[in-house]
Amino acid sequence: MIELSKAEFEVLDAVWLGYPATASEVIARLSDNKEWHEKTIKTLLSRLVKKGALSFEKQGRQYNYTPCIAREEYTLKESQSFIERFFNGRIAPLVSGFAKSEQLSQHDIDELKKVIDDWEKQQK
Amino acid sequence: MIELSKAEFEVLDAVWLGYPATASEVIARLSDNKEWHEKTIKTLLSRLVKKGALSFEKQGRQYNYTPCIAREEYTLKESQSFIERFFNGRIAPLVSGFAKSEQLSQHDIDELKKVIDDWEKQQK
DNA sequence: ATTAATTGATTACGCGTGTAATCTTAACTT
DNA sequence: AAGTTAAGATTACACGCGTAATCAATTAAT
Repeated sequence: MIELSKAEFEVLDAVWLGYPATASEVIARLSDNKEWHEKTIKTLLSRLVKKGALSFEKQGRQYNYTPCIAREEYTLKESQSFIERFFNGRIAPLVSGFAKSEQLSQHDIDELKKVIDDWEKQQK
Repeated sequence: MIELSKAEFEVLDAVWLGYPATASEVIARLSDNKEWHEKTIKTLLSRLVKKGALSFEKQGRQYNYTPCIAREEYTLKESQSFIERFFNGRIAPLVSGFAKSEQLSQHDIDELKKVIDDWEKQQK
């Protein structure tokens, strides 16, 4: 699995918002939330390319970046390893922890029910 | 929040198995699964103390280590920040990702249903 | 009482990460 | 055509982490 740092993931996330994307576009997208220097973001883009998370095509003197992996795929892998490390690979204890500490809203519960529902239909 | 590295967490996890615990006990507990050198584990214990995750009392020339935080508390915080980073703070998409990729067993589903059930009773 | 052993403390060291600054070169400007 | 930008490449640097080895001191053994 490609291992990304927190900062690298945030940059990749900005690319996932719409791609191909130039560095300037990524920088613009991130400028709302983060106080990152332009140079910092470019460094992170380079590291993402080096790690095989982004590919690019030259377009004049700019690069057009495209993710090499889907967000769902990446987050699934991360979720798996997270749940493995903290909950022995089982997902219910995580949800249960949220429930116990009142982190769940009715909306969350409804969504979870739907997920379960869909899963059961799938099994049928 | 106390920030622990992966290795630090694994050592703390071994302390949670039963405490107070001496370094030797922790080393023994970890020896089954990990190939860590004794010195490495002691370094990690020290770092956990420095970070405020473990406290200790001298007992002869050994230390008796005790966690300063509960496992549930720590994993909940970690879960929150994980879900925040990857799923905008919502838990259903995580579960949904597992479902879609066939990572869920009937057992998991049953557990999740129970969590939901308990939550709803709580609300009543 | 010395010596040996064991425990925690201190030091080590290369790699990844966050955070940029500087360098180089290709593309606009005039 | 020459100068000026601006984009990416390269370099920088301190700190955390994984992974121990060495140092110091106190207890246990003889």
